[in-house]
Amino acid sequence: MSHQRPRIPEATVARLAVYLRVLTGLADGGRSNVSSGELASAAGVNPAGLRKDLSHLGPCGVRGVGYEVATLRDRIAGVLGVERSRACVLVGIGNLGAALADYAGFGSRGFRFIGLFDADPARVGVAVGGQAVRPMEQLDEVVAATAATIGVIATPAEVAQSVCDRLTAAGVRSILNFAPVALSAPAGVDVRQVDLSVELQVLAFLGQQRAAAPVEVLA
Amino acid sequence: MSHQRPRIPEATVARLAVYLRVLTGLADGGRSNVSSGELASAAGVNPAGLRKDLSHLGPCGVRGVGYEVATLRDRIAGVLGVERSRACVLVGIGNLGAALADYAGFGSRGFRFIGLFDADPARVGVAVGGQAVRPMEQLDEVVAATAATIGVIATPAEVAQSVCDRLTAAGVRSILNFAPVALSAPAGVDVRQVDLSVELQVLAFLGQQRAAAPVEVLA
DNA sequence: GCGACTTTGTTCCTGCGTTCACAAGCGGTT
DNA sequence: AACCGCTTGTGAACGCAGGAACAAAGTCGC
Ligand SMILES: NC(=O)c1ccc[n+]([C@@H]2O[C@H](COP(=O)([O-])OP(=O)(O)OC[C@H]3O[C@@H](n4cnc5c(N)ncnc54)[C@H](O)[C@@H]3O)[C@@H](O)[C@H]2O)c1
Ligand SMILES: NC(=O)c1ccc[n+]([C@@H]2O[C@H](COP(=O)([O-])OP(=O)(O)OC[C@H]3O[C@@H](n4cnc5c(N)ncnc54)[C@H](O)[C@@H]3O)[C@@H](O)[C@H]2O)c1
Repeated sequence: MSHQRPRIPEATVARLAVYLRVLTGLADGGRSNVSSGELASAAGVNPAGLRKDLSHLGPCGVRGVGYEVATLRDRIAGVLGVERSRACVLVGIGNLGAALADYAGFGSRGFRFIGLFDADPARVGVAVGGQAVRPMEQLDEVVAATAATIGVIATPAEVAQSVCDRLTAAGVRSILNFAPVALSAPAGVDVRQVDLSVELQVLAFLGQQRAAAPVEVLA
Repeated sequence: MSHQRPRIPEATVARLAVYLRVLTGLADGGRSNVSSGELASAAGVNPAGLRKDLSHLGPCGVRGVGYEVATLRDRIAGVLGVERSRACVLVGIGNLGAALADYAGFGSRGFRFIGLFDADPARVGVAVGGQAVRPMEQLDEVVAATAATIGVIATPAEVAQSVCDRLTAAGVRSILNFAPVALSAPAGVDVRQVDLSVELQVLAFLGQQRAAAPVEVLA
């Protein structure tokens, strides 16, 4: 029944997640319709780009009217696979890891942390975000028992690669890495990197560039 | 004297920050030379792309030999403006904000948090990462006194836009936003969004897509 | 019932980023 | 001193994302 394998671009997928969040908020607010312009404004993107993104899902709006909020929300949720909750494991319950474990926003988007792991015996057993931190020895069995496919790494950079190896060996297929190192994982495993220092440095560079070129347009 | 306005692409700037981190590590390890292949491998990018990125800085390698670690590091640091430390303010010292304030990795890359702000009286005065949390009323004077140009928002989404308005009014020109909302800022102010839920959802989608298409290549 | 307006979906195009591939240049070697 | 291998730097082709403009289509008003 593979009548279509649309191959949605990754940049579009990221924006779909944003649209989904906006639509959920609109639905909670009682709205039933939105136009592409309004939705694009709320999502911070161009209206034409938004319509192009939505065109990957097939026609889901009504010309002259706009989009039905609940319908579009469910359609995007279906494509993104949000209807089913995803089991995740989090390794490294330090400052950042504890904040992530305690964050309610993931659960409301279908992500459950079903295991928090740390190598420090002083942290094991401590309750964070409603569950106890587990020792690393339990990683394999928890991943196997819960079929967790997403792993989050919030350990120091020096050990991130070894943690990545353990996660992939345990069966994790997707990894979100906060440690400032490039991880190498076997084929078939997706790794996404979040590097906050890089974000700050890009901002600093743009600001410095802006300051160095005060001459803008002179009509 | 505008003989060149190199206009380095933003994607390249982000990678330059990664190269800088790798080079710093190599220099600390005593290495004096690297080839583009080795550096690209450590940074997780394509060697040809790395050389193209570096070409924006002018010739800085030796053919047949490679790049001198210290020289290249200083060159990139100069372009990125890392030699001068950047003053930043952080608003919203909750779970995530406290982790950011306590993170040593920013300081070593030239970013100093010179003000931590929160609206909750219970949090004001508490020491986080070596300094006391300030009330929001002090925002304008601290920004003015320290000429901070970068603001980080780690507040709930509902108030992020108002915090953004206050920051820009105080003189902040660059904003890093962790709240899951699209911010609108006046022209001349750069806003970068970090949305961790979106990262997880992209990972989940890729994983689901991979699972739905197990047929890969059959040579 | 018909026309006009509104908004979607699509198409074209421009620009950017990425990749491959090759020539130029330097060091080491004989 | 000349040759050879190695690595950089750059030029060209490719694919992709983003933006503007246009046609299709449905609704509202008369
Ligand atoms: N805190 C931030 O705001 C921030 C910002 C950007 C990047 N990061 C990165 O995120 C990562 C975590 O930062 P943090 O501030 O939470 O550090 P942290 O030191 O507070 O926490 C690290 C945790 O990892 C645990 N750990 C160490 N080795 C381990 C191992 N082999 N297996 C499992 N757990 C192990 C430690 O016990 C500790 O609890 C670091 O790589 C850091 O560079 C953090
Ligand atoms: N914690 C995470 O791991 C995580 C992950 C993804 C996104 N986020 C986002 O980051 C933001 C912060 O998350 P958190 O977990 O730290 O929340 P939190 O509730 O722990 O902290 C929010 C802080 O902001 C302060 N605050 C509230 N209103 C304010 C205002 N008007 N001015 C100044 N400060 C104000 C609160 O007093 C509190 O200290 C949220 O928008 C959240 O969606 C957090």
